[in-house]
Amino acid sequence: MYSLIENDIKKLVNANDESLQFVLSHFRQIKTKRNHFLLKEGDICRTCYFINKGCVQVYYLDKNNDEATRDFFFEAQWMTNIESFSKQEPSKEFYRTIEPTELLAIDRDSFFQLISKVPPFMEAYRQILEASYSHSIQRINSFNAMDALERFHWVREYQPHILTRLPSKIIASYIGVSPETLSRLKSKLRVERKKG
Amino acid sequence: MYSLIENDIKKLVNANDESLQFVLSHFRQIKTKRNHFLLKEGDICRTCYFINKGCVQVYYLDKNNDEATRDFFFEAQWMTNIESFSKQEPSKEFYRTIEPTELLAIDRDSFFQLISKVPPFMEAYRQILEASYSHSIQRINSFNAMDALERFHWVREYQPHILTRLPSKIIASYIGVSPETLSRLKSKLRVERKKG
DNA sequence: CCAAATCCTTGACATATATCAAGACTGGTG
DNA sequence: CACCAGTCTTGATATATGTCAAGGATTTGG
Repeated sequence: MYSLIENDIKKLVNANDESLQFVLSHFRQIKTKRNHFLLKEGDICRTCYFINKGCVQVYYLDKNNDEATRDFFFEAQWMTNIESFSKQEPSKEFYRTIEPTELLAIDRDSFFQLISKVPPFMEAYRQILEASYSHSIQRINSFNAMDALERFHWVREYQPHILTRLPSKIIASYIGVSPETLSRLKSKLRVERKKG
Repeated sequence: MYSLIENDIKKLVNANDESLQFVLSHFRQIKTKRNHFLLKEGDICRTCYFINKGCVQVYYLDKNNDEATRDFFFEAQWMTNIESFSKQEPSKEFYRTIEPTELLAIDRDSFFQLISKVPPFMEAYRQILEASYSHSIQRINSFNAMDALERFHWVREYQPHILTRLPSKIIASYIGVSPETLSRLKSKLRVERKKG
């Protein structure tokens, strides 16, 4: 139950076994079916998650009530709605499992106690924040000035598991095109592959 | 010289005067003309900045060598290329002043010494990271599922100083449209305003 | 304060992507 | 195992935005 998260923390920081076990003891396990909402628009986020198995889609509803996917989270990833979690403001996003999912969860109060009491945990959190922030910047840059085909290539290069593991409709909402356009892109690529 | 940054840190954390002065003593002042590059693509970022006066544009070059602007930084904002600064990898972005600009600068080594030695500074950094990450998420969500006009409205609502202070060409590269399209949007809005 | 460079606007046209519609396919559930 | 809801594909058409071009306005630096 704790092996993935233990590895992950050890990869980030040096922590003695005692403080590591102390940290881990604050996490509880949660198992969900697919299509389970961990957080909805308007909720206050009080939990930080580490994913042991499964997949979560983070999205919001645009003005036509279509889903616009910002990100996905898979095994061995940390996940929370940072804005709502840190400032206790209502979430603007939905967090929903796409597969049956197993999570480790820590409440906000415990979390902030840990980062103030256990320096290596603060250090790990800092690194996770920096990496998450970097990742979102890459997403902005990669998607803002690319057309649909380039965005598709970008996902195939840097996040290929998204293309193999998730339904096309959801992939389309991540790439920022209609399902029809994504379908045509793929069909075009198939034809070009036959020719080449 | 230090009054803006002092206020900013005090707003975030409680720090006694001694540690605050200790922190501030690690910053040096930099004054630049407009169109000065603080960081170029390929450079390793070794500095974190606090802006006292002026404005910096962060952009990268797309495949046609057009500028795509990710963000702007103004007075009383913290700024660094987080990916390059934290991992010492080459920057993918350019940082260029748009106006004559005055900055406070701290080197990476000093910075990391401070966050490990001065807990309130670590705490301030954590809050800045969380806020910056939140901001980039809002940018992703606001721009990904909006058309050009909606993005323009969004900027007018949440970052109006961008529209009044910066040249249209640069605004267009932030909104993600060609200068011609932005010009037509504005002209359309002027007409509608006359009618209404 | 002037000249040169840059920027802004507008028109005509090209292109990418969305929308609507309909049929084929698929997988989860009773 | 079969059915049904949901998904995927493909075509026809509509729309938003890009590109190219040129003249007018504005800004910058000497």
